[in-house]
Amino acid sequence: MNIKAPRGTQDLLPETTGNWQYIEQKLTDLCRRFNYKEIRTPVFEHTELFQRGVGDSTDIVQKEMYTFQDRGGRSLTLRPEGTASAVRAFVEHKLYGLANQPVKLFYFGPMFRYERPQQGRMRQFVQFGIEALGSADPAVDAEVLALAMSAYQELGLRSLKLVLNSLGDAESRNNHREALVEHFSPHKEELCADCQVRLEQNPLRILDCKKDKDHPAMATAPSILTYLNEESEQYFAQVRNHLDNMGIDYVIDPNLVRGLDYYNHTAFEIMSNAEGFGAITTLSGGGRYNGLVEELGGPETPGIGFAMSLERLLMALEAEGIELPVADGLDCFFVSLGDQAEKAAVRYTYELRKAGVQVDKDYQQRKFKAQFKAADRSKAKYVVILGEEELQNNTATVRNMNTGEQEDVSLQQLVAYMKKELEGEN
RNA sequence: GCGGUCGUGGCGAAGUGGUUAACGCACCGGAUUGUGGCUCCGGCAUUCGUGGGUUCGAUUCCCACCGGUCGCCCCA
Repeated sequence: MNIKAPRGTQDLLPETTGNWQYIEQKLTDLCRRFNYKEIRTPVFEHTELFQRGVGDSTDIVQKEMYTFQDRGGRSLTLRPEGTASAVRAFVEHKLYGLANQPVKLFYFGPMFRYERPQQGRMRQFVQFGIEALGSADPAVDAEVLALAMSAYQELGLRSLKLVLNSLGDAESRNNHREALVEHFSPHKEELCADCQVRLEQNPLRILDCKKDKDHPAMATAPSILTYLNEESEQYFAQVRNHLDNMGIDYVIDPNLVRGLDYYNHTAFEIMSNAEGFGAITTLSGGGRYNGLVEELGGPETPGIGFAMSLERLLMALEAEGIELPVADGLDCFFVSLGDQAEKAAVRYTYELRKAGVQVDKDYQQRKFKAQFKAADRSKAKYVVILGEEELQNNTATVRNMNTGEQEDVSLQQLVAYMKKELEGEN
């Protein structure tokens, strides 16, 4: 009956948390340069937020939500994505009233979707995302895309593909939708069960159906790009212009649809081309959602954002053989012999730690030799030896584990000595 | 939700219807009584995923369940 982590969740053990911290720190710095500020929202929200924000016809709402009732009978849901919460907070706290627009936000945090786990898909996973609310400037679209690509590139990834599409504004979408219904209705019986439902609810999503992708009607299906009205087309052209101008490569895929209902105009995904990446290749996705703030009770406010999975980012790094520069060795390890020396070791371990040195010692009552093995295992740069002789002379023997050189140092000067030595190392 | 595959010590991995469950790595101890990376010796599984069944007897056969993993759908 030993208890394990729930299905689709994972423990991140000390050997990997260093990588996570490194990535979070790099992404935070990226946001600082792009002037996005962190927002932290609850991990659960009223269920209604996602039903309205993400969309009732989406897979997320229809079959993937972790919904429960609390003791007060409220229906709550563990957040399946971050945008709805960010927009809810934007409206609730009236951030649309701030002088500085657009409001540019970023977030990190666990998201929850009830799915069958597989490579790159967990029930609890961590997303990093950004939202820019309050501007309909195509340059903001380009900025979001630039930040997204930079996030991967600055960590060293090379096998990236930015896939871009425009879903157009409401008018374009409606016209396209009608064309799609007209196009697919004669073939309704030939389509898969899911697509027959999609034909009613969200015909756009038929376009990215994998089952029906070889159906002859697919090839001749009306493309959204030919249904963009003047304004939408211009908007899309300007976004592309900015990207070209910034030197950001992309490919246009008119069938890129995205699973969430709130998108319009710019929609995109970033995929990995790396070998051995597995079946799932999407690293992140996002797009513009100009109606969402209004939908959630705020004033008419344009918005755009994207989110990436940190798990998939880690997978991509591994697939490309990129090692993050995370230090895991100690500065210093104490080896002592005898009770008195042990006592001194406890004290000077603390003195060094207070002085900012990364230090550890043996707590297993190991023999002298075994303490050295432990020091070696912990990748200590220096070993401080405290034994009978040293104690009598009020000194310690400091051994450089790389060179093997040793030096007698008075205990009074130990902290200063170690700091100086380590300065030379770093 | 559907399908493939797997489930033996901290890790990797053999194995058999019958009271000793190989081996390797790691770890601990010793040879070396104050110095790591080498060598040698020794130690290290009282639920062989869980529950039930077949059997005189099951880790080994059967069933169910749980879980890992990969894939489908869809996504991050």
